Amino acid sequence: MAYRRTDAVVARLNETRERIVAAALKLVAQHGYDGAGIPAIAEEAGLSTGALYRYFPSKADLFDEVFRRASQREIDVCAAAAQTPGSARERLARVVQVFARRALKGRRLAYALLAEPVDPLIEADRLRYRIPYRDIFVGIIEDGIEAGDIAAQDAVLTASAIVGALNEALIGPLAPQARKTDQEQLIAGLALFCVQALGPMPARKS
Amino acid sequence: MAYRRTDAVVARLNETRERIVAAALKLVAQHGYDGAGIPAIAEEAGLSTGALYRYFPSKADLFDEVFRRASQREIDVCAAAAQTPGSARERLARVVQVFARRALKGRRLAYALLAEPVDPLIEADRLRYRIPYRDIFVGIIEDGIEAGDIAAQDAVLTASAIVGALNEALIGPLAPQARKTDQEQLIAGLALFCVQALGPMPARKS
DNA sequence: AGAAGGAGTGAAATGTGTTTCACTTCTTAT
DNA sequence: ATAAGAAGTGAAACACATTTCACTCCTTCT
Repeated sequence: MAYRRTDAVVARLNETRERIVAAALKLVAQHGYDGAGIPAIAEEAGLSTGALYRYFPSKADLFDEVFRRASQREIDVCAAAAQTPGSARERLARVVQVFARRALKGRRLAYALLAEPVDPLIEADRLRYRIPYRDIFVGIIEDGIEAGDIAAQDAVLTASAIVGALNEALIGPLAPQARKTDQEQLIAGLALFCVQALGPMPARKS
Repeated sequence: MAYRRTDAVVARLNETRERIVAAALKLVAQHGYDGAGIPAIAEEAGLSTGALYRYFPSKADLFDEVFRRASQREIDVCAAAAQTPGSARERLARVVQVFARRALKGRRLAYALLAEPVDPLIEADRLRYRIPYRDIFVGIIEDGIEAGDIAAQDAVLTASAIVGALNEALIGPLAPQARKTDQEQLIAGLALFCVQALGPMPARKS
């Protein structure tokens, strides 16, 4: 034995791995999936295509991680917004606003994450990473039901519908060729839509 | 000149074209996009792959038509449901019920049309063919606003959100591996969600 | 310095569908 | 019957990412 993974080597390896993920994310955010082939990512990360395959066994695995990272950031922010004090309706509105505002700020990336036509392998990721959002809404809705602020209902159904509503309503405005609309009005409209969809405040049991 | 397109030939040509579209639709409905490659479609239609290219210049063109046909059928039914008499809220509920019930009946095809991960070229069709649905809802909402049954709002935004909500809420139950849920309850829940999302009946101007 | 083994290179192989095309078969009009 | 033109055949060509691999370059330890 003459070569061993010293801390320095491990550190450099980790750093390279990060560079790859960052490079992929950057290319997607800038040019969409067309600009994010393996050779382009490798070049952006400053290494050869072959070397990239020492870090990720396949493109699908790489994008799985890219998707997870990019989504996780957003999910964390939304989860935090869901944690703020207030009624379930207030919290729901806040999460919707945060989600929409951030999407509209990082348009190109949001479009890539939400809607851009993409390889089926990667598309599957998209479906997967909607679940955490749904679960955030499920939590809020169940809290609301328990508190008597929201009528009893299938929380998973309602939450799924809200996720879909957000995505679809944002796709148009996020599309690269969209002319810009009044973002604050859009955000407010979406929040109102979602809160109203929960139904009216149920009559309190006497 | 020795060969001319007689009526008989034209008829046969049209029929063959139909057979191709029908074959593609059948394969997609049965096995999803994996089972719908060009050679498979050609065989199902009873001709060679080469001949197929006399009818459609590319796979994308073929699927464009397949998508249009399949979608159009559903859109027509929904548009008819939107035309029925009643308040805007009643009509909206009816369209949602019709849409959801039909999707759940033709699960495999609905999944293919709404959600199955698919080639980007075809994915673009999916985005396009959501617009007619949106427009049906826009019509209903505008009627409701005009009649004073629904508060003034951005009808396009609300309609987009409803389309997204329907799609997303159905994706789970439509997924091939989903265990079946109570369909009528799902349909009723979705209709309620959408109607409530319109907001409460506005107070009449005195 | 030298040996051992991992990391990096990048041109070439691979895999997978779509698409083509030289040829055959069929239809029509004289 | 025959000629002309169109439709049909299907094996082969193509396109184009992804993925591999024989080789070189580094890093580490003795």
